[in-house]
Parts: sequence; C-alpha cells; structure tokens
Amino acid sequence: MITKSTSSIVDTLCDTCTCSNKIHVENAKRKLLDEEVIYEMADFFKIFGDSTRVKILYTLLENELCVGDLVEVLNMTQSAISHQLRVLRQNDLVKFRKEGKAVFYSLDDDHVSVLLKQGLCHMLHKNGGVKN
Amino acid sequence: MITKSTSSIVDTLCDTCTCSNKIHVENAKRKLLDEEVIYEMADFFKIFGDSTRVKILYTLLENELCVGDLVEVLNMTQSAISHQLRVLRQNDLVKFRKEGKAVFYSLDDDHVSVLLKQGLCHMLHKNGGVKN
DNA sequence: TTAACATATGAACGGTTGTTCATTTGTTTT
DNA sequence: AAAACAAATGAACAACCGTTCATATGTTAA
Repeated sequence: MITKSTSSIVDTLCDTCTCSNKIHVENAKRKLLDEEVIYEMADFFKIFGDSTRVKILYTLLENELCVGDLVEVLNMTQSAISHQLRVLRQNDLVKFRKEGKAVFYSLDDDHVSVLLKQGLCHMLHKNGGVKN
Repeated sequence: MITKSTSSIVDTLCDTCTCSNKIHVENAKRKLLDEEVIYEMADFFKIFGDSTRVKILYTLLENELCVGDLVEVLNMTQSAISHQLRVLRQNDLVKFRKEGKAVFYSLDDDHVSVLLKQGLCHMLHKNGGVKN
C-alpha cells in the first residue's frame, strides 16, 4: 500500500486532519505493518485467548500428558479437549507422540512456555501479587 | 478446590486412568491454577486477539495519537475505532488525555509494548524473517 | 445560543467460536 | 474376527464479538 514515494506526501495529505501532529500521523502511516502480519499476530494471540486452551497449555508446562489425562485433570469432555488440542496442534503450539491407543501431547517449543509464563506474571503482578 | 490434604490422594485417585503416569496426573491436578487466574489470563490475551486492536496498539507504539488520527491512519470508521479504544481503555492497555475536542491516546505501560513486540518477533521468526 | 466538530455509546446484525452429541478411525486384547 | 478402548471428527446450536448505523455527549467557534 505505502510505497517509497510516499515520503513526500507529508505536506499534501492529512488535509482534513486538524487535531494532531501531522508528522506523527505520517510516521504512523509509513510504519504500518503489512496487513498479513497483523492478522497472523492477532490469530496467534487469539489462541491464548481461550481458558480451555490456556488450561491445557498450562497443564502441559511440566510433563507430557495423554488426552485421557487432560480430560481427567481438567474435568471436561473428551470431545472438547480433543477439539482444542487440534487447534493447538494446527498452530504448532503442541506436538504429539503416539503410544499404542494413547496420544501424548507436550508443548512444542520454549516460545510457548515463555509467553505463557509471561502472561501469568502479568496477571499476578496486576493482582498485586496477593492471591488466595 | 484442591486442598493441602490432597497430597495423599495419589494412590486412591486416577482409578479409571490406565494410560499414563499417575504421578504426573496428580502433579497436574495439584498445580492447577485458580480458575479465576486462568480466565483473567485468557481475557488478557483475548484483547490482543483482534487485528483492529493490534493495529491500534502498534500504531500507538511510537507516539500518542487522537481518535481522528487513528481513523485516518487505519482507514476505519470512527465508531469502530472508538469501540475498540473503549476495550483497550477498560483493560488499562491505553491511557488518554483530553485536549479541547480531541482525545489523545497512548500506551498505558511498557508491559504492553513488550508483549506486542514479542508477538511481532514471534511472527517474523515464524515466517523465516523474509517478508515482502 | 447556535452551528460545527470530535468522540462516545446503544441497538442490531452477521460472522465466528466453543461445546455437545453422535459417529468414526485406529489400536489393542481376547 | 469381534469387542473394548482412546482419540478424532462433523454437524448443530448457543453464546460471544466486531462492525455498522443512528444518535448522544461534550467542546469550541461564530
């Protein structure tokens, strides 16, 4: 959208905008990320935006577990867990290993646990660190 | 839910679970976070899980901007922007400053920009760093 | 005070998403 | 091969969410 030749439009654009610093507006326009990257980023965060998926990821922080284990630990339907595991799988947040009838899931890479822990820290910090 | 006295249920629970390491299951159960914290965490990530909100936050990374500026930069309805700003405001991700008719928004604290940049890095890294 | 402007908000609508239920796939045991 | 079990999947439904449209609030200029 924004090409290199846009560097000269600072003076001509923003005619209707009377309320703010035009340079800042132009900077913002030029810096705008590729739409695609924005969507990917939002989609990435969206995965962490569901409590069931967060529970699953958090549960897998220490050990790998099979689907049945997750069902028991989280006290949810096998189907619900399985559906969410699919989402996590398709987005490379978990990997799996088959062993007979069971399928063992674990976190795919450290990136996941880092982000998870960071979110947790943010939460605890926000609550003043005091929690029953 | 899980009290201190649960440390002895390792042997009695998990009768139906035949597929995995019972100790791991018990550990996971004991470590389960307070439901409330889970929900807060998911809600927190959910805010970053919308492309419009990500765009707004990213745009505010460098400078504060008023609503009209954001409308122009992001090329969206004033109403849509305003609604999303409300979400960001209510969750303390942005702060605002009134100046006449205009309302200037900026990121609330460094936490936000850190997480945003981290998400961005994750994306670029995932795409192999090559991007048109 | 009236007009013009910037922003906020409420209601409504369409699309998305997570769960449930029923069924299927695939593996092991008998 | 049949039965039993673990996991995956598709369809359907309800709840949630983001945008639009219309309108309200609040501030400045005339």
